[in-house]
Amino acid sequence: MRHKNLGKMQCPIARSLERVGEWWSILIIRDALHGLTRFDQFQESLGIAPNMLTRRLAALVKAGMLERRRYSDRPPRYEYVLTERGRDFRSVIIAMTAWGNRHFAPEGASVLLLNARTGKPADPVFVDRNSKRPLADTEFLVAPGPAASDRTAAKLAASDWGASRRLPAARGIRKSTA
Amino acid sequence: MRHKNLGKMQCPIARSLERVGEWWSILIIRDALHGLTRFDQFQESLGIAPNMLTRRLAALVKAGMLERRRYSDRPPRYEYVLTERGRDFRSVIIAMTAWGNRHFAPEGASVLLLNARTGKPADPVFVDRNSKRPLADTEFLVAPGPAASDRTAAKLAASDWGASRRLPAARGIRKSTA
DNA sequence: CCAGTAACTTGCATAATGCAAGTTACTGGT
DNA sequence: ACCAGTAACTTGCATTATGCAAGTTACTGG
Repeated sequence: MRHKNLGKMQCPIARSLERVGEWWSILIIRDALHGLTRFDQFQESLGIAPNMLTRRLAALVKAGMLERRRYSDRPPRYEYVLTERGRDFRSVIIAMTAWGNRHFAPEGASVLLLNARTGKPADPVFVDRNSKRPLADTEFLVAPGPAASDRTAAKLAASDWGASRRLPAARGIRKSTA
Repeated sequence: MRHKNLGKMQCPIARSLERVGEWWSILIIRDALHGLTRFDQFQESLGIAPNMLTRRLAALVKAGMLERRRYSDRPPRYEYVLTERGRDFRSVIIAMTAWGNRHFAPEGASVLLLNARTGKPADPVFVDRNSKRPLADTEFLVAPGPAASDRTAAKLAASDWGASRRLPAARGIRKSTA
């Protein structure tokens, strides 16, 4: 079934899901970040059906997440290595790992992120690169960006994320269509 | 089709995907974080078929992401509000937003995260809460946690994320099964 | 030269999804 | 009291994706 629009949506989340929203995609990227590159490594790790894996890998290559690279000529063999875009996805993986550990690991975490120097578990929090302030603070809010359509702007105008005051940078709202 | 195991996996990512891995789930949570609570608000915002929305909302309630709460007795009407767990998912949404903006917004961002004081766009990066160091540094690595099985530990032992040295905290590897 | 294996691809039954239409239970106007 | 309008779902059916088993191609090792 046509998986609905998504690609045409303006939302960065929707566009992200276009690329990695399929069931296995995120787990494949997780494994790729863990250093796996070969078809059979992924298959072994995930217990995924080979045809599914073929499709998902092809989709990830098409989405620019992985690069398919020949590592043997006779027989032709390929490996799948993360692109810059794929490696950049690491922050999403970190966020999901932290969230998963907080909420779905009653028996204790089975995957930790460690600080290699201290050997202590790292506790990942988002900060603004410039102000260094944690994004959990109420002083952050979403706003329509320069490329926002009227509809997107109208939706975000009603947003609840942070304060919903009007801000200098939060322009683009012209009329309410939603 | 039974969407494979996932729940039985130890990986926090897999467990997270169990709850929010369905196509629409993340977009619904995004909208909930934007302040939407009613069935028809979600439907309007997403353009989702009502039966799909019914299922996804029910699944999210069951997963403990949303709470279904009656706001009218005659006629019985319900609204869906985020639980603590659902609100905590915000960091994942932030990560995806940032990643999506970086890679799939050639015409410029349409959704921004703003610092409400300066009015400037925020650039979210992960840091370790304790050391305050960005997690992009090579000094961070994944390791099996206290609850890791042999198989999980073996997989992570070969990991490539950071250095793959053995660390005091990274115990649990007894034999290699993978 | 033949068995064994890595790395896929193909086919088919089955299960999930999207859409349109139907249902239930009000509210508001006359 | 009656009828249109609307919110919030649910049902049914055609379409599409998934998982599994089996097949294919191309080596390698003895």
